[in-house]
Amino acid sequence: MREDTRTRIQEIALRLFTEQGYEATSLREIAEELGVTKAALYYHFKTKDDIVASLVEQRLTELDELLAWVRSRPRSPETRRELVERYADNIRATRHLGIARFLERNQTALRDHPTLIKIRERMMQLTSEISEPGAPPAERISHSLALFALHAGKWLMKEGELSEEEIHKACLEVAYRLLER
Amino acid sequence: MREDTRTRIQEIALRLFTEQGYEATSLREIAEELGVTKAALYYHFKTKDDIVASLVEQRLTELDELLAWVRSRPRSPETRRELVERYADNIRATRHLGIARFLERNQTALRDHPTLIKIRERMMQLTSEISEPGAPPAERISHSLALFALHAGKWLMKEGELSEEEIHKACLEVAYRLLER
DNA sequence: GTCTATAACCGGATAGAC
DNA sequence: GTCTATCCGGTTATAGAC
Repeated sequence: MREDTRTRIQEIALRLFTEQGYEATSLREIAEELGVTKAALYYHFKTKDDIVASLVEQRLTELDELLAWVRSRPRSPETRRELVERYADNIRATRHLGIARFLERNQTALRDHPTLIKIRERMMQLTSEISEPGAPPAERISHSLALFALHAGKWLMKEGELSEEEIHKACLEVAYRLLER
Repeated sequence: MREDTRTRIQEIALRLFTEQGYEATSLREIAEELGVTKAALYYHFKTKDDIVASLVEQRLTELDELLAWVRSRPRSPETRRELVERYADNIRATRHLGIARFLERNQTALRDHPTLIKIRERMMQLTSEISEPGAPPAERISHSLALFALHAGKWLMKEGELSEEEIHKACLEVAYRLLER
């Protein structure tokens, strides 16, 4: 059962943008791999930026939800642990794992993209919700780092002898520890 | 006392590459800001890549030295603590702080640059030296993360009410803690 | 929904004068 | 050491046929 063209464009773009970077990937490459011409892409997306927008809008929504959730709860150790858990599940879900990697690797190239600006903003807000406002600096950095530890495992353990699942559990363990104290 | 042109090109390029990204920065922009024409740059550097090479070669040397040092010592908790301390001092030295930020932000765009490939390689080797080969995954991730914690502080505490020095000390504290256990 | 053709432009890079 | 002038190729994007 054939996927529609729009979805296939998104898949190819996501892969190339992640592997080579946004700027280094031309619409011609995307079109070529899809087996159509460059011009055909313009039927589906207004601009190159628009392809990015379509990829990351869902991720923004998820972060908004996560942020709303954490704000609906008391600032407590339990909330923080559950936030880490939810965030870990979120970036693990197959659909968004690719998006997360794409975002990690194109921060600079897409620094002016409206949706990306909002996503960065939400991440900053999330890291501020994960600490007490008056906490000492080291504690705040430590807590914030907990979220990034969940991303770090994948590219730290690179050509690993470890399974996906082992890395995931190890990252969670490190993240929880960063929340203590 | 006027700096020589070569040095000024490096300064401007470093700033623009860091702010906008390597690909988004054209030689025309660099030349314009310097007050010369694009063609004039080619007297000082063979290619755009060459400007990058001139910026990062010193950093590669430093990492090589750090790696040689850590390998000359026993794999012990003391060595690891001192490595973290040395690494922290290294990325704090004003000359290289800018280079470190440039490297962080252009990983994807410069994924094929020979010097950058070597730098990544050294970082991986450094993270492998900082753990016992047989250590459990969570410990290895935790130790590796210690080095990255030193980078993280700066962009986590963004529009900070904290001084440079406070952030530095807080980052070190978090890094040391990541080495324990 | 996809095509061809093309506009309009900008990128890195080079040749050769001064 | 810097200039002008130019080449060549690639880029996004549009117009209009099918």
